[in-house]
Amino acid sequence: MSGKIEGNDEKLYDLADLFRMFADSTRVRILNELRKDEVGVTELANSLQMTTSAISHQLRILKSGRLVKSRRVGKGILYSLADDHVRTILDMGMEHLDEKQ
Amino acid sequence: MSGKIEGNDEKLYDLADLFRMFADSTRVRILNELRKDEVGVTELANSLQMTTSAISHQLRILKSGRLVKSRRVGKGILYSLADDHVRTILDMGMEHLDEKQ
DNA sequence: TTAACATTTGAGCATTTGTTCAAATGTTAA
DNA sequence: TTAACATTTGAACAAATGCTCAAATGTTAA
Repeated sequence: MSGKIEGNDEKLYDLADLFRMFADSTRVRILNELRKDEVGVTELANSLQMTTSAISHQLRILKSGRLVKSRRVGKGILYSLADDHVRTILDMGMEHLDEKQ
Repeated sequence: MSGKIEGNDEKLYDLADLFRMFADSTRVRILNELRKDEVGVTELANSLQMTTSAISHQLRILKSGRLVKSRRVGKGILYSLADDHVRTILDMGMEHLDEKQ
């Protein structure tokens, strides 16, 4: 069916790309905030004690990975989790950490 | 209970560290091979068409993250998944990829 | 239109990361 | 002990990454 040496690794590259989204503490902390609420950039920057620029750069990455979505409300832009998968993946990771002796 | 500004982000850093393990295609491909079988370094290198050195470096990282374990058998060293969590996390990621339109 | 607030953008920089290469270390069988 | 095989190690290098800073862009209200 698939090659003997190379294997059909196509999806594995996408998988690594997906996990790379969660592989930075700033992005994980942003996702963790969005888990509770729809939040704007300035508020995120305050919560995480970082510049809006740094937050915005990471939100752009998260959005490109379709992990968050956004909508404009007045002057600001509110970000939220794109879907429940994101929540589930975070939970899975947490469980793994908890279940280690 | 927890700080108002900083939040209790301790575990979130560990979470990012965990996901970072899965954030490289070589490591994901290695884990995918180990999912099927207990495998040696040379065989992994052949399967993935990479040098044993490159594989060994990545196995060291995976082992430091307690994602794989190893045992010596004769001249070689066989690697395998440390526990079922690893399998589950890979599956979760795959599901997420599949369930996208 | 202006001023104030909110977010984004892009260049620059330091840090981290993954691979290569050559050499070292382990293990077994002759 | 030697030769052959298997794996690891560490330095070096290029590529990727995340943050800062300054400037640009959007949006609203005066």
